[in-house]
Amino acid sequence: MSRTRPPASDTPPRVTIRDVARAAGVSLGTASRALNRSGPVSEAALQAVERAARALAYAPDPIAQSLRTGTSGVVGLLVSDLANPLYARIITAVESRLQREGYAMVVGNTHNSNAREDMMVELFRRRRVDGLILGPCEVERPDFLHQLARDLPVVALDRDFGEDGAGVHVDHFRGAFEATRYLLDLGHTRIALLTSDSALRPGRERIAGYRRALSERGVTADDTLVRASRSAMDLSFSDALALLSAKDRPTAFICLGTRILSGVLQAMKQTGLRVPRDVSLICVGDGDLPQLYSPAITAVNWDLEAVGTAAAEVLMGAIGGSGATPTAGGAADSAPSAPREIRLTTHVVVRESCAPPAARI
Amino acid sequence: MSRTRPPASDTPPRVTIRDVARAAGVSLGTASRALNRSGPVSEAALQAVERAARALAYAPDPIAQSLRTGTSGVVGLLVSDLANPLYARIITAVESRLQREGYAMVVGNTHNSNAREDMMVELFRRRRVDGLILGPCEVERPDFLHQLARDLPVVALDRDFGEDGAGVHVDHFRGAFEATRYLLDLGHTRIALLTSDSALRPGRERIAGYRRALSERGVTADDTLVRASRSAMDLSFSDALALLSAKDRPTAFICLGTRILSGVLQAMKQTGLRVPRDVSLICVGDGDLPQLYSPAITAVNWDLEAVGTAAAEVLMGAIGGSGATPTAGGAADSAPSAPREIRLTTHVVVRESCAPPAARI
DNA sequence: CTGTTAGCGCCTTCAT
DNA sequence: ATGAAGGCGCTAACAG
Repeated sequence: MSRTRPPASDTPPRVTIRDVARAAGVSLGTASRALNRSGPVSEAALQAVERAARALAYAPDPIAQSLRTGTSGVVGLLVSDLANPLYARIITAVESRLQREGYAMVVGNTHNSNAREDMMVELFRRRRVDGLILGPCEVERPDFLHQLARDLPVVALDRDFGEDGAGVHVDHFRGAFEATRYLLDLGHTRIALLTSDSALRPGRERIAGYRRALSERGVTADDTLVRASRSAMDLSFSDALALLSAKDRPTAFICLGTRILSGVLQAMKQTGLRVPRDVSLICVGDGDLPQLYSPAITAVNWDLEAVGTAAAEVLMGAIGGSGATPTAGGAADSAPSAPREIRLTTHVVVRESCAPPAARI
Repeated sequence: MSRTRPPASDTPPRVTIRDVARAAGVSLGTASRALNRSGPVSEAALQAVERAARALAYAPDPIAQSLRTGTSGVVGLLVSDLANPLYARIITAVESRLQREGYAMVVGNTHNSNAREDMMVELFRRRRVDGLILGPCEVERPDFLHQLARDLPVVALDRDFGEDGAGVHVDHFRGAFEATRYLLDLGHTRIALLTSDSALRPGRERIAGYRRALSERGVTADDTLVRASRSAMDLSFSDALALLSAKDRPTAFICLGTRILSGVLQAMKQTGLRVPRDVSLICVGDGDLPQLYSPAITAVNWDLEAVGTAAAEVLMGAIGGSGATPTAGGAADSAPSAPREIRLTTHVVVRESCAPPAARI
């Protein structure tokens, strides 16, 4: 672990605040106060400093600032699977919002492992990130988040958090509830639910919503119809296959995400069953595949950009409340207390993949 | 822009190298040399320092290290669209490889704008990233990359670079060439090519490959069949619609990416044309949609993980060559000169979307 | 082989 | 209102 400054090749020497001070004919301290407006400075000095800074194209060194202040202007984002299109879109939105405020974003992939999550959180903390956005990972650990939030702004994404925390939650309960009721209204009673992982909030909520819809209609739930695989496509494929080959197979499927949808579609293909004639299908989480498949697949949708934007904003609120801002935002602090939780709603996008169940012979 | 250390709430005071030195009963310099193996240290001292470090759970402060050494252990990754599934998978691979070596990754979205790219590069440089990975963006600027690479390791992704640079390239020429020839062999002669942007290397290469295949078979190219829209789905939709409504419509389409494929599929739906009976289809860039669509869509595929891994490795090679390594890797420097360019090949995955052209009446 | 010293660039008391 | 000085944590020269 040798860390040596590269041979200082031909790069022009950095212009420091010293140079600015010298050029402006003031002392280093005055230059700093002028640049940061962090203390009394005469009008004349201020002008001189600003002029000099502009002339020299001075930009403060974020590393030095970090060492001195303990803040970094960087926020960390950890999700279980960076390649998941749903996360990819959230990340984009977070990045946009953060970038506007002058923050940089470091990302990490936990591969759905708590150990990795711990490791990366620790790494990010060492690097003095000003805040953290954490997606669901392996199992809920509200205590862990609680602990973390005691000395670092943390925003949970679809994940339970302790009292001190903040988060943005999608109403998956409602999504599953309405999807199920929609199928019930069509006449289905044997509805299979293939979701990710019941240990995680989204999975839990979805199962709860599904059960509630069933019980409200007086349909007794058949637990063999609920499969919480680990989101792997091949698993959902075999799950679906097994379900479809049973004698009293389900007449409808609710699948979480395009991954699982993929597995189910493959299983359909293999068994020769058709959508929606033989089986109705709803996909939770919209995307290219459900939209363009023939027949187009009815989906439970929510605003992914809003999730990302909200997460970034809640986080920045929390940071502003307990730390500093890296770039001079426009307005002064407006809201005295920033929101600590944001709930986003879901809605069912009806397309062509659902029909009344065929009369079984 | 006030940057103040947060009120030092209840977090335990950081343990510094000073504490380690004190605990080990040696001086600060010796502790540093021992920890970094960067100078002569007696066996006894080394042991003592390591024991103390472990006992105190000492971890060096990356910020302080950065300030001192000019390196950061962070690499920046800039692409035109973080939400693009292709990039998302590349990013995942890059992150994995980087993480193993102790690097962190900051990402940025250029939204395909050179201005934004300039801005973010500048920001990343200020933050002292040890290297940069840059995807295609708006227009090629080999001179820009060349300039950049003079004082910072840069790896170009599917993008031309100057002499000093490094890059990983996918052989899109070959992909388009083979896709086109496959269709020609099936009997097609009117083949439409819908690609992203001819100003960028992938687009250029694809068009060239397409033309070459045509000319090799003595088929004269009809330039009205080549559309280089801006990758927007609605554009490719109307392009496809126009193409399909023409009297001598193409009998086959090669579409770049699932976005454009989406547009074409919608157009097909609207015109009532069927795949592959009326029109054959090849998608460049594989994914859920082509795999699972009915009929499954023949695609030009390449190894996205390999792209990311290669990019990370080339970059780390370049960094090692001109800088330092953030974490003590296992082996000593092996190859004296790291590879500066990696080419990855493409292959056609034949599925069900192509057939001989129907005899026109 | 070891201890001491001098900064990296910046912000912030503390005296003027 | 300003200048001087201390120090964030670390590494790399320099004496011993």
